[in-house]
Amino acid sequence: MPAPRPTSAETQDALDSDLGWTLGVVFRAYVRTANALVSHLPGGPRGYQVLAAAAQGLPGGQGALAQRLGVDKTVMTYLLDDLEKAGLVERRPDPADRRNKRVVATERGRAAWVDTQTRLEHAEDHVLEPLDPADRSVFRELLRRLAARADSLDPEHNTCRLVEELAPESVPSASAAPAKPRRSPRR
Amino acid sequence: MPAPRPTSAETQDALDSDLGWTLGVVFRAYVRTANALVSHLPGGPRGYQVLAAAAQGLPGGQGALAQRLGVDKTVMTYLLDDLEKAGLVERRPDPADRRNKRVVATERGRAAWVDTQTRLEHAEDHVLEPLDPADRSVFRELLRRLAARADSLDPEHNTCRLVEELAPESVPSASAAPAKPRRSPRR
DNA sequence: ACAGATCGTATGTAAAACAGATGAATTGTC
DNA sequence: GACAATTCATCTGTTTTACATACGATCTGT
Repeated sequence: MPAPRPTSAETQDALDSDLGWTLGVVFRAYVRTANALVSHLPGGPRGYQVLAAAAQGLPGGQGALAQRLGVDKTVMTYLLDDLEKAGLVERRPDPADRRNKRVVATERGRAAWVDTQTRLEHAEDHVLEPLDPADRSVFRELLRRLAARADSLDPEHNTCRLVEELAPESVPSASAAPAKPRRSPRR
Repeated sequence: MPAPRPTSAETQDALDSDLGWTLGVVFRAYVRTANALVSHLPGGPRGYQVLAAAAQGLPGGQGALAQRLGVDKTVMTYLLDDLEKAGLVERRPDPADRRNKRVVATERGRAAWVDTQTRLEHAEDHVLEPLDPADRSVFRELLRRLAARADSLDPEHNTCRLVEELAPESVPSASAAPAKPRRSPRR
């Protein structure tokens, strides 16, 4: 499990060099850069995803869009509020089913999308910078293979099997507090 | 920017194949598995990190520990409360400086640590499964190189330079709402 | 000995996610 | 054609989480 903010290099004392931590460092580095690059549009990263989906004109109402992006439908509501207020997308009642609201990108929305897209490509190059072109291709390919299979263990399927394989049982009194009120009962 | 829950393979319509998304998929796959494997101990992933730090007996009070792990000191307080309640660690007043409280792992804490550690190694293997041994080594090495340099662009340093290089300016009314109350001002 | 700083803790506040209820609109069945 | 049931987006309320601030205890300097 990688540390959220390892801060300095000497943090890698003992439990570094493992996959999880290294993966986390690289991922967070990218996320940090990418976040900065999309911070100018409302909703940040998620706003960008919604914008991208709208600009590509993919079908379905905003509910389907929310499910696809993995955000709650209530979140999608005010996410679209902000994007619409910024003039990047529009809610347009579906003529076929008037309770559906199609999300379409405005002219400015599409422009902002392609602009941000190219910036994100630069961010990728920035993260991959320490690798020469050949190694970059290798890394991308290996990562692609991993991702392809990671998708299949996405839900509870294999994860649960793995968990029960390596079941806990060992730490005793931890299970003595199944309900977990993060904070002690408030005075 | 990767989608939180891409759900199915057909999500990779157009903005897939980019580094960020792929990286996110793999990372989340690992995090999901790892989370499940450490869910039995209080505090989850962060509880494990604290436990690991305590078991390795690294110096400094709980404040320094909080800073190292990147969590707030107030969070560290009730994080240790739970771990202590579970009998995994102990708060022990530092004889040299009695306002400092050293965090030491109990016998059971150390046992739980090594146990969890081996489980996490299995989780790594699980994620890397689709790669044959040779490719795994290559991947680990490339990732290590990326992480080494990613650390240096960790703070605002290069990130900011990159941002100002590729400054926004393009999306107009987005800057009209600099303060961002995620939800409209609550009636 | 006293002022100031530091450590851990307690408390309050704000932001975000989630769950349920509501209103508009569609579908089906009779 | 009318009515129940369903679905979509929205609204409201609750819970969780992080953060910021204040406090008591302790140490360090002069």
